[in-house]
Amino acid sequence: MKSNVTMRDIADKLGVSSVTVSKALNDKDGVSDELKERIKTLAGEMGYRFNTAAKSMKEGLTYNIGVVIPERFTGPSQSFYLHIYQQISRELEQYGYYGILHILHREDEEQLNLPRIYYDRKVDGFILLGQVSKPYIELVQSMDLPKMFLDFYDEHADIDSVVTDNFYGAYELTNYLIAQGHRDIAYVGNLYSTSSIQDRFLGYYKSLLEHRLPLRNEWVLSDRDDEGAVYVDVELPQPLPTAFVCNCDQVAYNLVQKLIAQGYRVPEDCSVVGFDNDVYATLIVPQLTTVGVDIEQMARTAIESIMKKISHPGSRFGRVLVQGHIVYRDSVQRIERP
Amino acid sequence: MKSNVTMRDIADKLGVSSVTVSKALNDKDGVSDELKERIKTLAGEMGYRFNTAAKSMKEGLTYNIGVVIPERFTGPSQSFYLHIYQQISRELEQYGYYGILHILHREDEEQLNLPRIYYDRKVDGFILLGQVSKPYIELVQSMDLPKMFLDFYDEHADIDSVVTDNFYGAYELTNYLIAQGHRDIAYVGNLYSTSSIQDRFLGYYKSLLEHRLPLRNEWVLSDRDDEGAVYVDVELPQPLPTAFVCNCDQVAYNLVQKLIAQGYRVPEDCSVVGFDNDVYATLIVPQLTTVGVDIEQMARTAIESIMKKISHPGSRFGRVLVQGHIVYRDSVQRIERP
DNA sequence: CTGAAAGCGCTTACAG
DNA sequence: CTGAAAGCGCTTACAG
Repeated sequence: MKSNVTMRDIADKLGVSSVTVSKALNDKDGVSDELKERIKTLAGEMGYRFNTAAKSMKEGLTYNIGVVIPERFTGPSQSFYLHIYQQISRELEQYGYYGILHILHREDEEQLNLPRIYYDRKVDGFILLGQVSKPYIELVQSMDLPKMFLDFYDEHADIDSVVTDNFYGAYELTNYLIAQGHRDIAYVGNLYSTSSIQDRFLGYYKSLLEHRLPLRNEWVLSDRDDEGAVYVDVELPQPLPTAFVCNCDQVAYNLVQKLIAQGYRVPEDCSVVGFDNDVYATLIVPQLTTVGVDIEQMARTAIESIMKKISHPGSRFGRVLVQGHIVYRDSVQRIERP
Repeated sequence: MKSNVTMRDIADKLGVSSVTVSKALNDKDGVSDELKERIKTLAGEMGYRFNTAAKSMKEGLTYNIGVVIPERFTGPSQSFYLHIYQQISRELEQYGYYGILHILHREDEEQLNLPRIYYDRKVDGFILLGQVSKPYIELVQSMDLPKMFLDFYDEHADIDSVVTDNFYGAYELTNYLIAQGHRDIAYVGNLYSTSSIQDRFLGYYKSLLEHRLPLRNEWVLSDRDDEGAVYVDVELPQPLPTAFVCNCDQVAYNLVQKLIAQGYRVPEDCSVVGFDNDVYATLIVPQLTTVGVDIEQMARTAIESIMKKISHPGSRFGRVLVQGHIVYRDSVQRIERP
């Protein structure tokens, strides 16, 4: 296949102008159907490939969306955001867009360097996937490009976001535990690291409130540092509660292993639930009861929104919640009330 | 920040020409140091951002590399290739390039549709990450763009590739098992699905040959269909061998679960080794002895090669092998020879 | 050291 | 229905 065929080449062969070729290839009015067909056929035969760069320059659009993921969410054992990115790529296809992944390095986040894709005008908009520091959020706001937060939000930043309904998911999950007879329920997660962990905690707390169960400080267990990165070893409280609501499957996974290592049986001695329904939920015995995050819907909503922002600057969507659903597995045991 | 600042705007403010601005911003000769500084400073103040699209059109380069991954390697539980893609993105940074992910849908592979990024001239080269069908390989060859195969190869296709040294890795791993006293060693993998599985098998076989151990057909166990997609249940041979060489960690993981479910202890009754050192290797008790694939080195080599192909069309690299390394964990037991 | 001219490949008015 | 002209923002010779 020849690669350097232009509209002009096609036009010359047919003795028409390149304007006509452009119209024909873009299915615009102003060309007879017959000529249109001839042009399209010849374009195919000559191996014509559209030059997006030329269109880009003319229109000022790149047809790319930048997907920025902070480095700390991309370790070898973390694939959740990569899967979301993959789903974003798929969604973008329908719009003729492409997703460019940018891993935000720790240093760049600390030193407040915007992604290179911004300075290179490589993208028409940004999706920030995963919580970043407050100063970085402010920096991001200074970019005059459509942008969305995905899977986190910030109360103070006036940026549209798409998040799982963390609050409601954790609320329902805790309700379920209570319905199974549990009264002594701990929460595992650092309340000061991400909005997700905080909101899941509040959902848990709401459920306790509604059932008039006390919130016990010694049953709120931190699992990581404030940056949300390093997982710390969770200290088991004594006496043990009968159930743990973990802020994510990975932490639930670690907790179950720890419980088992200390001689407890799950769920017989102690029930554990997670959140996310990711790979960790099924790679352990017992498999975890958890909240399934609707990755497809999140990607779809984020892309729909950012596309509207590109075509209609100034569109606002606020904070959009995407419902998850409880996945019932084997890590919860019904207990009889004394 | 204003987004529509051009070189011309900067030039006008300074009373110079846009050529001079271009030279200054690109650090080319032909501008006095003093003027260069003034231009750079003003560019910063005015929030100038480079317009890659214009450069692209002028040079005919997109500064993008397409990374094509067949859909069947991207399921929710498969993150290996996504991590490689991520590493590719990082490597590309140094070259001022970006990686565009394209998931190759099943239908497009079957109906022999080239990725949209090709027709849109979105990329200067392709990395095909993960084995595709023979007809698709031929189709890919018809594209007149630099391309590399990553993590697989095809004997008949004359395309450069970067692969883990599967042969040598499996050979060493099998040697290790034999050194631990094992003589009855099975291999798990469909020999007709991918080049990796085949080569790993041959490494296993070479080790057997060298130690004058017979290759027993009933100990070569298929784990998937010929397309490499669907994992089938592995049938355990009776009597059980003392060790299994699995073609990847995921299959080893499944096998260990099956063995345990049937009442065997691993590694006491039976040793199991995997390949890849991915998330499956450590998410099970016992953790798996396996071959660690050097993702960084693979990405680095692939990117170096494709960059050379772009700057020097016609460069050839052949099949480049990247060495892995055995990771010793707890799934192998030394057995005493009778 | 500095700049006028031409061109990369397309699309958008506008004129016929 | 068809096309000549202008322009998107840059870079590459080339001339001064």
